[in-house]
Amino acid sequence: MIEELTRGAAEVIQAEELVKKLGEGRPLRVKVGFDPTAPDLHLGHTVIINAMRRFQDAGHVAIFLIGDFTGMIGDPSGKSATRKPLSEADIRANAKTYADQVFKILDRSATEVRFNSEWFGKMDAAGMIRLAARHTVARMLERDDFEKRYGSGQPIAIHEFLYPLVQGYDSVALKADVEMGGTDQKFNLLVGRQLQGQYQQAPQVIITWPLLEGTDGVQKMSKSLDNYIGIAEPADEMFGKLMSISDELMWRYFELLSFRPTADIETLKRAVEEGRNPRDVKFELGMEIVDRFHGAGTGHRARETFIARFRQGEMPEDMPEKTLPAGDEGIGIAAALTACGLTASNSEAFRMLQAGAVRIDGEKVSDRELSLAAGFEGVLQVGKRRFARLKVTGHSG
RNA sequence: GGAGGGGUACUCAAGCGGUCAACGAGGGCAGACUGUAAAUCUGCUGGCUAUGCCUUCGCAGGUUCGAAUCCUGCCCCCUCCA
Repeated sequence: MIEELTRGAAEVIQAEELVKKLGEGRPLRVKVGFDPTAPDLHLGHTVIINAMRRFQDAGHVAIFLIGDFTGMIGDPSGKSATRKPLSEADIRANAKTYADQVFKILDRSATEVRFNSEWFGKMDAAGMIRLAARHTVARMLERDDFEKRYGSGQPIAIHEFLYPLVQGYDSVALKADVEMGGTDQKFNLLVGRQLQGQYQQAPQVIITWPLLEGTDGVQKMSKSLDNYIGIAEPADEMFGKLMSISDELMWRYFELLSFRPTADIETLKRAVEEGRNPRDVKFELGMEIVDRFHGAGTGHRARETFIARFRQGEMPEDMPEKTLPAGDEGIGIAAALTACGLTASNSEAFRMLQAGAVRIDGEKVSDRELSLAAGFEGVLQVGKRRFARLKVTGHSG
């Protein structure tokens, strides 16, 4: 039980407490805080959401906490860059976007969506000071980045000390039994645990989750590194990206992204060791995840498309179509590729031609002087993935 | 306020008067091999009306036949001293 709930987790504080709480036979309140700024989720973000779902499936309540009040402070974790405060309308809009995405995984009926302005909006200065009285500077300075900055004479603004307190107080207000977060949140989560003690509550169990590696298998998944798989991506795209991860990384994804029981995954692993093609196991992973975000059955379709296109070398069903007018001499191949958006510039088009990456209707083309006459109709291709259907008309005007 | 060091293409980083569209590494793209894998090997990695031309080395000027390289001013970053 606890093994499934914490599969792939970085750390559980304290595991015995969790066992005890689970043994009480009541629904536990499992809190996860979300920042209201970045509502575009990718698979990396879903690791924690999946964990919430596993708790729900075991009969517990997931609390989806939106830190609208906290957003005004700015989490000092990581960078020193100050965050812009968000308007209330922005926050509502982001929250809705969040919910739409998140309920593809979570069970709506077992989820509480809360905003921490609920209680902090009402708290006055005296209340805030009383809250601040519950924690000491020495303990705050235990935190890595505070310690470093303090030690090296870098400024630490007072409000940065308040952030962990505020986040911790959320746990008090919500009477959380468990709080989960990324490994970078460990300190903040611990403050919540400690504060609950101050308010005569049983301290929450903390479960931290690792950052998921991106498709490159090395760096954490992030949009800016372009190694991400967005949960709103089209099914075929999502499936294709999943197929391109390394065999090793596939197991990591199974662990953190799949809802298959651990025993099943072990069975698959053994099968591969005994000679089953890892590709086919990767198909299983791809289908499960595509189904989750696009609906049952879509994963199967994505797999069929994938096989047709890449194993059997067929052209994709739909591709951008373009009609271009020809000059007297027709239209140059390079210009055509660029006009279709297959290459960024004519220079790049020439490079692709030279590299042997260009095909017309499946036939390799390398003649940079080639021109397409009026009346031409066919499929242009650059590399394995870029296609466009082109029609060349006669003189324009 | 004083003294030094530095800003080069997506990133890191050479170059310090011509042979520089600019070494090298990473990343990216493409080719081979495959399972669209991964690993490996190879090529490419400013633009154009294309064997030539145009624009790029923090910004603006200047010296010179010729500047990323020298000079002047400005902006920004880092280190040390006060």
